[in-house]
Amino acid sequence: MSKRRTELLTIAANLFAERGFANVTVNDIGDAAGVSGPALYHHFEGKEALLGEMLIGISEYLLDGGRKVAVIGGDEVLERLVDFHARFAVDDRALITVQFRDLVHATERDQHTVRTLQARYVTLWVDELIGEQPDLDRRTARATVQAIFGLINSTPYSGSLPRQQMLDILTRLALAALRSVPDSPA
Amino acid sequence: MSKRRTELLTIAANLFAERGFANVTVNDIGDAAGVSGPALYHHFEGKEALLGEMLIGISEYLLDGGRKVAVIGGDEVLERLVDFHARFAVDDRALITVQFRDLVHATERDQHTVRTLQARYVTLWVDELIGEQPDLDRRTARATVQAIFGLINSTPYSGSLPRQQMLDILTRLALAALRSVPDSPA
DNA sequence: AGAGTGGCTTAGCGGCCGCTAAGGTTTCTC
DNA sequence: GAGAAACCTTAGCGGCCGCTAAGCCACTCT
Repeated sequence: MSKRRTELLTIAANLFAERGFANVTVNDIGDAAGVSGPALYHHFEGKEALLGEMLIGISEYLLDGGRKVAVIGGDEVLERLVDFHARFAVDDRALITVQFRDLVHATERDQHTVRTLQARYVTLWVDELIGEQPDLDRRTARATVQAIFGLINSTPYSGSLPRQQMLDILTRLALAALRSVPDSPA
Repeated sequence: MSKRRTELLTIAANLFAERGFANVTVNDIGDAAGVSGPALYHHFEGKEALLGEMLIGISEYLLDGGRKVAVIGGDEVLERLVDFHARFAVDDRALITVQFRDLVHATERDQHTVRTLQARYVTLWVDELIGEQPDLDRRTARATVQAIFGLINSTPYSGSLPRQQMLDILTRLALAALRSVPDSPA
């Protein structure tokens, strides 16, 4: 991937996060990049394609990272998954925002790709959680993992605490929730 | 508020949740309501105004509900706040989605109103949390509350478990997280 | 020097969609 | 039954914005 492309992706991500995909024009992106609107079409097929690439990139990053953590194994995989995800949420708030808010503006095809990748990522977490708590039924585990993602992905709405402190809070909350024991094993 | 208005608001909310504000036309809303596009303008000033009313309504509902819980007092206020919020998240997933995703499409004025109401709601929670854990500093408490909201508001992404089971999971996770004790009282 | 290439420019088309205009029909009141 | 009011209709304007067309400039390589 060319340097210019990633540069444009970053610029666009920040604009999308701030104003929403639909409220950002290709001219806006161009302006922010120091070029003019249609210059974008020398790097991407269009505005939607750019968004798709961005969203797929995020999902792949998370899935790859999660797999790397899982493959190492050990008895603290969940801790390391939480840590990995929390770092992403803290360091790339703009991407979190776009992923959650603007997926609906991607093409059907890209949406499908993203959802498939996300589903794999969720499954990865679910497997680890069930590995730790074998009594958990699978659907409860899925809902739990989604809830934990919601928790960690709250960074765009939190004020700006020092980075390390934010990480500490998020990992503590997430692990406390993950380790809470169900009343009745459903 | 006229019956028709609330009806239209509900219909629009579901459409917005499914496809996103920007991907829903006034004709779509009309069609779904059994009338035709511009009929909308006899009830609302426009598409943006409709959205604004919807979002402000949500924020007011939450703030009012939270206040009612808090004013009762007792030693289980946090439990009841969690329960109240979780019920909303489970029963009105469409509204949750719209609130998070389409706020950016409301007018500046409406966005400001919504954010003010939301800030008050957060403060209400923060006060209760600090009441229970006086050692918590205020900014940590705010980040915690935002994280809990993220956790509970994950319902749109969770599959559909039985309602009561979903409520059980969310309240358990939320309370476990809320009651986890910070390593070092910052 | 000349050719190719990568990256940019401006001008402008075309489609979509929010919204308005102008008027019809039903319902209610007296 | 007349008048008003509530609610709806269709036709169509106007603006915005993604995208294309056509061509300029700078740099590299032979």
